[in-house]
Amino acid sequence: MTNKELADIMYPDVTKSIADYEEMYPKRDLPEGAVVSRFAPSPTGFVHMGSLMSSFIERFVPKTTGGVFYLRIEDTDQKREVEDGIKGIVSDLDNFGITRDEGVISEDEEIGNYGPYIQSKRIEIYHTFAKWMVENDYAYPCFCSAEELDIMRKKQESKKGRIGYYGGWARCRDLTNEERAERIKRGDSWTLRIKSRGNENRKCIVNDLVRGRIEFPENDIDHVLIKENGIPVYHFAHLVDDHLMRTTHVLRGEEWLPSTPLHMELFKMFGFEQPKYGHLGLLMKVDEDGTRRKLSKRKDPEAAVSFYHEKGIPLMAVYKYLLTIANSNFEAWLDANPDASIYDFKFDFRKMSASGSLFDVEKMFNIAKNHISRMKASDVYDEVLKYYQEFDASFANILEEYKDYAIKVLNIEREQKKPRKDYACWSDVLPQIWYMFDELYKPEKYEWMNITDQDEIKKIVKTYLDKYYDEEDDKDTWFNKIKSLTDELGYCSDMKLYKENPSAYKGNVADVSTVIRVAITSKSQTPDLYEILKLLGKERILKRIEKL
RNA sequence: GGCCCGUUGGUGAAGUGGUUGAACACACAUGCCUUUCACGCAUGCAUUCAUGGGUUCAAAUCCCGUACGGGUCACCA
Repeated sequence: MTNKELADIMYPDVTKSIADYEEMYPKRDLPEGAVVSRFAPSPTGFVHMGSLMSSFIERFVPKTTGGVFYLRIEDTDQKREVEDGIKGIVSDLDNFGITRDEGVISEDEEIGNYGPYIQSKRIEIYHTFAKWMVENDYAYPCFCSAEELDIMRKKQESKKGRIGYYGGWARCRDLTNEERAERIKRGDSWTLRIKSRGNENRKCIVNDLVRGRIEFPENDIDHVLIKENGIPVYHFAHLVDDHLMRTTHVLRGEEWLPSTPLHMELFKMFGFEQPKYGHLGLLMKVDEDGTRRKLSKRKDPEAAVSFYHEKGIPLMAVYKYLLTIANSNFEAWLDANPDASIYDFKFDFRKMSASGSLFDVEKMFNIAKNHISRMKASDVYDEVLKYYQEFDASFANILEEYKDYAIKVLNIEREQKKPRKDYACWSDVLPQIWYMFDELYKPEKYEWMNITDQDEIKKIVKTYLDKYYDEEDDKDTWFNKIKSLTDELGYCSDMKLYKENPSAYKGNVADVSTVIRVAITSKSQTPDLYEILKLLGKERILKRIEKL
């Protein structure tokens, strides 16, 4: 019996040929250097920071090279599948700003000419390719049961041999086509295995984008390509999909590195052009006991997408952080081009760290602070408003009602050469500016510092209002008046003099300004007091003093 | 256990045989500036690049062994 006849028995429903698919999914017409990449998760739960990081890079590189990024769903393992898995992936990607040029864009929609992009809808295509392999003696049906394979593995272990279905262990490899056809007709269940041509003693060279040249022994194991239920395993789906979808760069976690020789053998059998491979290091985290481990969504809140969303960390700041740990020269680039779009940065795989980076929230906050400090007040306002509309509607209403005033408040010590860096995320905003709004100004506690005596406080505030306060003063005049007030009441207005002999004075100008600061805002720490007084205005200041 | 990858300070890292007395950034510490806090500025923080050996006039950089960490060896991805 010929291979062709056997193939017809194994895949009687296949009507198309590989050539048909080649025609349906032609080579992409893209500019030189354009990268086609993809994010290909299985719907087994929500996306965590590690895969989010890869999805970001997989999205970033096509975007900066004029290529294509698509989302493919690898739902070939029905056992691990989770309800609403696709929905979760889509919403995580959307929340994270990972847009797609092609592929799955919502729970039941996809775009692009290279679909379907959900593997469970591509079974016919896989079978066409599988049939071709049987016809050309590159694959064969295997009738070994799970129990038999288990026994085989145990034997191999006890003999301390290499584990796997290869060489003399590959029993079904040597069946005749007649025997195969016979058993299939009889209704025996079977899987499809690659008939590997590899030799363990020969080298297989993987030129990894991140790690460079790596040597492996060639694959000589007859891996299962198609499961008993007719659904392909990852390795086979990778071959078919990434070829047909014309992927140029396969970026994936380093856990795939060891199976790359198998993938290369498959591409070689078909004579397909090999995509470039880049195996990314995993994000790590240090535990209290000092050991490193993979970031976990369950244990590490900062690993969940919702964390950024709920904290209100600007997406662009998260991107900047991801780029600084992804590409070692990004930080220097950003420093030299602080106002450039990150998409002008040239990503270099060789600048990626091969070992997993540690996820450092502190560093990310720092980047976010820098990022926010460079934003215009009106842009900050828009973002802040959007954030509080979702998380604190009453504050959002106030922001809307007093829009112009709110922008001025957000502009304190902003839009200057050395802007203030006090917001790492939007949820930092309310706790730092609530006292600027009368609706929210209900101080429970005044944070008096060095001067706590009520009579003294009254005296300072009263003298200031009666003798020195003038709404029209400019900053220098204002501060000179504070100094005069300080001297009049027996404090020291010159910090140098004060430090030389602190005991000679009741206190210093800092103590006096703190009293005024707390009297007006109830807080001991605020941005520039002059600007705050200016914004609040006379009426409000008087009211607050009265209340006090 | 086999195969593969990795190991530079608290963190991310620069570095591919000699202007590296090991950049830079975060964190930390101290000081300065200063109306508070921040910002900013200055200084400090690895006698040393996991470790042992080798090659070399010269090694974090090349080679070998060891240790440690990670991945993988499924009809999971």
